[in-house]
Amino acid sequence: MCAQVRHSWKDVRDQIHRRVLDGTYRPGDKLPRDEDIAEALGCARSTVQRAMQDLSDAGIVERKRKGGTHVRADPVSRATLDIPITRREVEAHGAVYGYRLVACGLAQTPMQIVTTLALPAPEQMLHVQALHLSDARPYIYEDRWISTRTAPEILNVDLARHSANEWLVRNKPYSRYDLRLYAISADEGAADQLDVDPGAALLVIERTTWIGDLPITTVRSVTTPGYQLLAQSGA
Amino acid sequence: MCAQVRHSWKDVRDQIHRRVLDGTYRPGDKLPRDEDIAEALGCARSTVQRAMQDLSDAGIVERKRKGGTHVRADPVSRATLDIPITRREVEAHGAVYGYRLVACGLAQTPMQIVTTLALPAPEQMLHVQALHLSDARPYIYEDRWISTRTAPEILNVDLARHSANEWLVRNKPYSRYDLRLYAISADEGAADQLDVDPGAALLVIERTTWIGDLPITTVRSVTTPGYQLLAQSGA
DNA sequence: AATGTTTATATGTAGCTACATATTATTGTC
DNA sequence: GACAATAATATGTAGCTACATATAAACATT
Repeated sequence: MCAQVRHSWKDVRDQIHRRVLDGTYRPGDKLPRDEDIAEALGCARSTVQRAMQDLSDAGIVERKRKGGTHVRADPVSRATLDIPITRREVEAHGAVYGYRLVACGLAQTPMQIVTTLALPAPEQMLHVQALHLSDARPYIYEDRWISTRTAPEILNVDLARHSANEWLVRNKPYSRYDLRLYAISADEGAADQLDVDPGAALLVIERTTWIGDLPITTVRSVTTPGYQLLAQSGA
Repeated sequence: MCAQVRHSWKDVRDQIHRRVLDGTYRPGDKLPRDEDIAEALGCARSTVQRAMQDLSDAGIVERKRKGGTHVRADPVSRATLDIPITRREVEAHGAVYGYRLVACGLAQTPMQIVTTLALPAPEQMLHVQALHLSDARPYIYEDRWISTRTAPEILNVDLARHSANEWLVRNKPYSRYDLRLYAISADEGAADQLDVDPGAALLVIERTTWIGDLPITTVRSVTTPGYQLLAQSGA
């Protein structure tokens, strides 16, 4: 009755997704078991499994052993954020990337950093402040702490020439990653560094990385006015 | 020679990931073909395939047919953002959720909305402004446009009682989704609505959804000072 | 009725085969 | 040498079987 030709798992996924979209399956509803769907669509269970896995990852459905598959009752808006290396980002806009080291030196971590990195106690770390430029104009100001215990090699890097951002991302892979986004008003210092009016609203991107339980680095990137983070999901 | 016991695809993934982390495979390096890895680890190729797929999704490696698998040279920081329904978010903090409709009415879409929704021309839409409250204090101010062509049922919803946010998310699934994050300074109106000082830095979350090519809604959610968006990835 | 135990069952995983598909690499032709 | 046709090859997909695992539902016990 139904076309037995080609059934990619994406077809199956889209088919089921469509039924969620058009209200055949409503939020909270239980879907048939994989095997039945497979039979109904004329494909193998493994194909349905893959499709369901994807829908589950996307936050469309929830699956539980024995419990079956349900359409998520309280859907979340799930999106994937890709934060590229700043150099790449600037160059992708067709601008010339520039970098300027503002300050660099060993220092005791303040309490806030201790908390962010989940350290047992304050310790000596490399504190780096730098400016990323787009066409010679300030783009992002970064305030970074780097663990010299986890990444001692950073001390041999000439941070006046190469941004810690790039060195770390290329040489210090991480296993865990924390992201925090918020807005601040430019204070005197930031306004001066970024060449914006004091009080301007700036988007801040805070990132912290660990390898295992060991902290690698935490950065507070203050962007310039107008900066936007984009993400999308779906087709 | 090596333990032949249990080899879950996650074990395989972690093993390969570890080799990327410890520098066995460096950025840009080519990894052995799946089959060889499978043989070396004593598992089936399908297991390696699944592991590699996951590493690829996570942005650790890049795969190309015939080209093989390479460690990503320019790793991006990839994180998944979950934006829950505002009510849930407030209640998760242990606060009492409140909602207040500020304005609601049909209007011609301004140019900015036309662009955001990728409309061919301005059209009449439902314009809703509302305030989400946490423990009776302003939490998020939302300014929303809803397509009455795509979601005509919204006209029958009592938006003074139920937030459009919730009705839409429960009744109007979307297939495509755009997210935009940036910071603004509170202007007179926003400051007044949110009960903050004019000029305060506020994080704005802009979301637009479509079903197929048809626009459903676009919201500009202005958060209160101190609001943070969190995301994490990794173990 | 409350509690603990067993059973049934839907999803999760591992392994296999076979074929599809996209490229790279090679070969052949002008 | 330039370019087109061909072969080789690594990943992608679909299908199958078999078993693992979590847990909801049924049953038994107090």
